[in-house]
Amino acid sequence: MQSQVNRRSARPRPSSAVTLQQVAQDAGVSLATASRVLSDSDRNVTQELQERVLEAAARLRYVSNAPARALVQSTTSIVGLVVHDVNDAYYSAIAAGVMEVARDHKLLVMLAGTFHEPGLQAEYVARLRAQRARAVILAGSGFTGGSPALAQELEAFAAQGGRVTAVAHQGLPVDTIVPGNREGGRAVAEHLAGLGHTEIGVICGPLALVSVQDRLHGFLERAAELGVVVTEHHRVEADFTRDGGRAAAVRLFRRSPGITALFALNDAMALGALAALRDDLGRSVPSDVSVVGFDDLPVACDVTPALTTVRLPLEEIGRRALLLALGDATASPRTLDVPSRLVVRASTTPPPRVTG
Amino acid sequence: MQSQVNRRSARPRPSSAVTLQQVAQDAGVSLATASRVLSDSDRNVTQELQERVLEAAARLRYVSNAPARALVQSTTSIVGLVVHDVNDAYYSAIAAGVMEVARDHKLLVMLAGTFHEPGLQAEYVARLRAQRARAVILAGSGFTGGSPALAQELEAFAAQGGRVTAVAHQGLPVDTIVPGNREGGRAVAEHLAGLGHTEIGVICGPLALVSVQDRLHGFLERAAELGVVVTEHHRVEADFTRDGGRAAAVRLFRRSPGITALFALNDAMALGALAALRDDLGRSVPSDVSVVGFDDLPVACDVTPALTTVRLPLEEIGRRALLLALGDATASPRTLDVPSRLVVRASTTPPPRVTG
DNA sequence: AGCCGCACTGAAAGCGTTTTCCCATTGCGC
DNA sequence: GCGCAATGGGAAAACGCTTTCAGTGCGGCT
Repeated sequence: MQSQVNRRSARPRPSSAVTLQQVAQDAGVSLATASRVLSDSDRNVTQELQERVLEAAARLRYVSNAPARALVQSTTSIVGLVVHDVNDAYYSAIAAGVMEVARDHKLLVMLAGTFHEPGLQAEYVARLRAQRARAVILAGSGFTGGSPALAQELEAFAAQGGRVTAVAHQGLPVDTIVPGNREGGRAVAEHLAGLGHTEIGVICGPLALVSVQDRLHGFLERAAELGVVVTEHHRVEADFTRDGGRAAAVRLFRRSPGITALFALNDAMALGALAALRDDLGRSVPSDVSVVGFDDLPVACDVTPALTTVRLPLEEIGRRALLLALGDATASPRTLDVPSRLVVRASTTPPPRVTG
Repeated sequence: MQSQVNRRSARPRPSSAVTLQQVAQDAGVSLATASRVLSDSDRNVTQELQERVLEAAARLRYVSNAPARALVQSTTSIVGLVVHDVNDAYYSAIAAGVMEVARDHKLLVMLAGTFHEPGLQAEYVARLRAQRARAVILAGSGFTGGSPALAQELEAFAAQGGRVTAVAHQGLPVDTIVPGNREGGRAVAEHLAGLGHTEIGVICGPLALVSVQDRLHGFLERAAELGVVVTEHHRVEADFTRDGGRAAAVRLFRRSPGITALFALNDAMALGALAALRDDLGRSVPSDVSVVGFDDLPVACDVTPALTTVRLPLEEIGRRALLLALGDATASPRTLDVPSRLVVRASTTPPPRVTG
């Protein structure tokens, strides 16, 4: 009787999970009745049986098998959240908003991090489709030109009834949240030009990102309108991170030492730029150089000087994203604009007078 | 023939998801064969049929129904991650580590946020048990005395084959990661006493948290050994957040203006204290007051002055937590110590000389 | 008193997989 | 050339649940 032994070591264990059958038996009712009591069915069960079932379930610590349930109902209470970098305050904030709505709707959130690998986005959507997730939120900015693989996956996902909300994506046939990136960029241009800056450096994230493009073009557009020209020479591209910002700032100032204001396309880069100006370049902010960021991460008001930046209501974006996905499917695809707002703090002043 | 109409509006849609059956049909093979090709079975299928199946699957954009798969295999590729606050850099960092290992093992991560409600921890474990998650990581510190409800849930979860790793919990019969909270506290005491501080204020998070207790007691213990007594009067409890830290600092200095050093039990609170000292209390750091934090969040080196703090390798903790849960079940429960390390930066100096 | 209809329970079907069991075919050694 | 093991394919069972369908007991009506 040694036939228990099996060639596959990863054999599923006895899996002594309590089943509904056992609860029913314990309560002395049929499987159907137990199910009716424990799943919120619309059928009635007499008070007495109901109590017996509830009691048995509690005693056995029964929780229903979600996969089995999902199988028969062909839907789950799972929503997917796809971000580029889990350890980035931008996504944490969005995630917090998503989690809040998820909690209120008793949904579970599956978090997927692409680690900045573009291809993984489509792969995760496929996996979430396999999970029969109810909705997917693409929080990470899309790539300009879009990704055919991603679009196809989303189509397949939608075809099986899944809902999708994308944040800062382009050309996807899904509900989309459009953060005020362009207007934010414009506001920064206006602010810096208004202060009298004429030689402005811009530290960009990957130009392939939709949000980078929007922020940059909003800025350039408005700057040009106000007579401030920012040549390619004053722009530099780097990773959308603190380190990227730091390196970029060094490069930029080495190339164009006359810059009096710096616009980093997100706060993380601005932080890096601040560090570079302080530690590597020996310039003081704002008296030598003004610095502006984007996002208004919580940290923006903890640095010295406090960072002038563009506030994006990230938690709100997260909330709206999930609510959009949970809302009326027939109205889809919709577009929701979320405005941004310039927050002026201590890191920007008029440019230093040229002495001499 | 109008019987399609149903009283339940939330009727599952036609759900035109592609099934394995359809793939098999399309490929002209049996269900079993299709399954053998697409799930990595140990049975062989001839080259030709294999190709036919693969082709059909690709054409139909088939992805297997994860719930159905989970049902028959009675296991999933889901791991749960339970944190207190998604939008807290401490948890983001741990989450990043977890996600990394999850990606390498092709696991999906379910993120659950308790929003600081102690009861939700047990509830989420129950829901993850219902999902038949393979493992659960309790990243949020436990409560002293433990929670019977949580312990019971974990027991039930373990009974059905689930693995659990807890970070900074006490008395749970599961794999546990013990961050160097106590030694970190000791190191801070040594550092501040070594600098000559004798009147030290401590800003605590909720004393019910295990990590708060550990940090505090390590500190008090070592301080006492070195002849520095920190009375209750110099300690204050508040929310484990920036705002909590700010309010606490104000309260503390109003009460005891002679304090020359401040130990905040995490970086978030230290940031708040820094803000309070600067904006509310008009004291400068470090010349009037030294400040120490705990965790070494990335922001610690971006504030001015850069924050002296205790580094906890949070990503590493996340990685180890998941690896522990994925490792040998028979060795469980194990305990893994993760050391901390004092990082001295600009926010601490010897106390000001008493003039006059 | 007999019948209808109501309210509830229980048996069974079915969800989409994996896996077992059985069968047909092949290749091999004798 | 024949039996036997090995190989690969298909039918069917099983996973745990929800839901339909049939059945049973009961009260109210004529």
